Amino acid sequence: MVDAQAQVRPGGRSAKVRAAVHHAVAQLLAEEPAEALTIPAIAARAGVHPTTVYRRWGSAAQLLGDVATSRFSGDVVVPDTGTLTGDLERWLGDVATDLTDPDTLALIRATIGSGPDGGCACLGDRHEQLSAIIERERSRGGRAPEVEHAADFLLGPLYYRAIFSAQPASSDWARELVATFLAASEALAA
Amino acid sequence: MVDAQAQVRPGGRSAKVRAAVHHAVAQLLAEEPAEALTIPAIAARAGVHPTTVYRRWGSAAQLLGDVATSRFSGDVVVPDTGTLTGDLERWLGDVATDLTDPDTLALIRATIGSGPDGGCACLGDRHEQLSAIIERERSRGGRAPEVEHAADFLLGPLYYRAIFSAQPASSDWARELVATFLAASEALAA
DNA sequence: CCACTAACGCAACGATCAGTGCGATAATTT
DNA sequence: AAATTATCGCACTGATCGTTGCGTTAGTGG
Repeated sequence: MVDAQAQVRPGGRSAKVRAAVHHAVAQLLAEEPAEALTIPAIAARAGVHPTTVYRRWGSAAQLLGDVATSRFSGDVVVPDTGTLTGDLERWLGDVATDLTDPDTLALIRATIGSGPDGGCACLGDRHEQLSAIIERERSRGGRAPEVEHAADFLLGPLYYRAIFSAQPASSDWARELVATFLAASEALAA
Repeated sequence: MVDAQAQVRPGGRSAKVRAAVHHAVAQLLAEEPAEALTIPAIAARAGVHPTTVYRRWGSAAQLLGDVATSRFSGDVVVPDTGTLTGDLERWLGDVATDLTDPDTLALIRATIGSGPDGGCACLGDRHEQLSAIIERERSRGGRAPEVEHAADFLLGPLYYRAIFSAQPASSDWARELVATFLAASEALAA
């Protein structure tokens, strides 16, 4: 959304300001509670004038959405281990590891609280990544579950535990999740 | 937490104020974006002086947690249809129906964004309810899945879709979820 | 029925925030 | 290289927020 403006003139300065502001948001969320995430505080941390932030992003909610989408897009590489199980275990394990970081969780929480579209922004391109993994398995000739089902039973429990439950969602647990899901998927298909 | 004070003197007025403030929070969240949920605004809507809210709850985050816990506790009756499938379908369907309401979603989002404990507050006594359903099935002599697994694969996808994905989590879909989960659970146990 | 005290309303204060012209700077174009 | 224009910094304003001290109201117990 803001990229439309940034692409008009992406010369060094705008990009620097954008990076500094993004970094300041992540940094502040890691330290202070979410309600302390005010525009003047962000601007001060980023070494930028508050007016700049007001003009470029308008509100803290839009800024948070911008930070989340760029933070959660392209952050995890889609693996290619040769098997569906290996790909899913590797990928979901990486996603789970990312969700282990308290700072990452703070960003997700704040983004969700910023508006109705905050949750989607936190997913980034997770669904595209999952779809790519499943598509690759099909191109191998293997039988793979539906993307929607995989998202529901893999990403669902993972994000549920990370956000709602107090239980930590470790990388090992994510691998168990994949095993359980694939076994159930096989059993039901037969 | 605040109940400890309220129980000291729960005579009419305190309870009235508490109810009015809770109602005002839900009402404001349904209309304005979350960042407009300021103490003076809540107090004005509740017909109460801002000082009162500051003194009783301290911050908007604690107030939101209080509202969420009392909103999501005891709001769904644990059914007793005679079968595990029936109980789960009925119960998860009710939970899903509740999550269909945009105002409810707004409350959940804001509560999550208010702090690390916000997510747990939004669950209320869901896990206790689920545990009660499963315990009852076991007391009938039936074989029921683990509570943790049920929470992961039932509540997980449901809340994931409601908060992160843009897809609506309807009551019908919740019933399908129960069927899929129980079938997979049976297949893996055999 | 009366004393007691918790809870609330009121008024004021300092601090901070969101927003607005205007000039300066730097990237882009001709 | 010069003109152009998007972007940023600065100074200023109005509004709102969070907080505190004090008086008043209304439940609670003797």
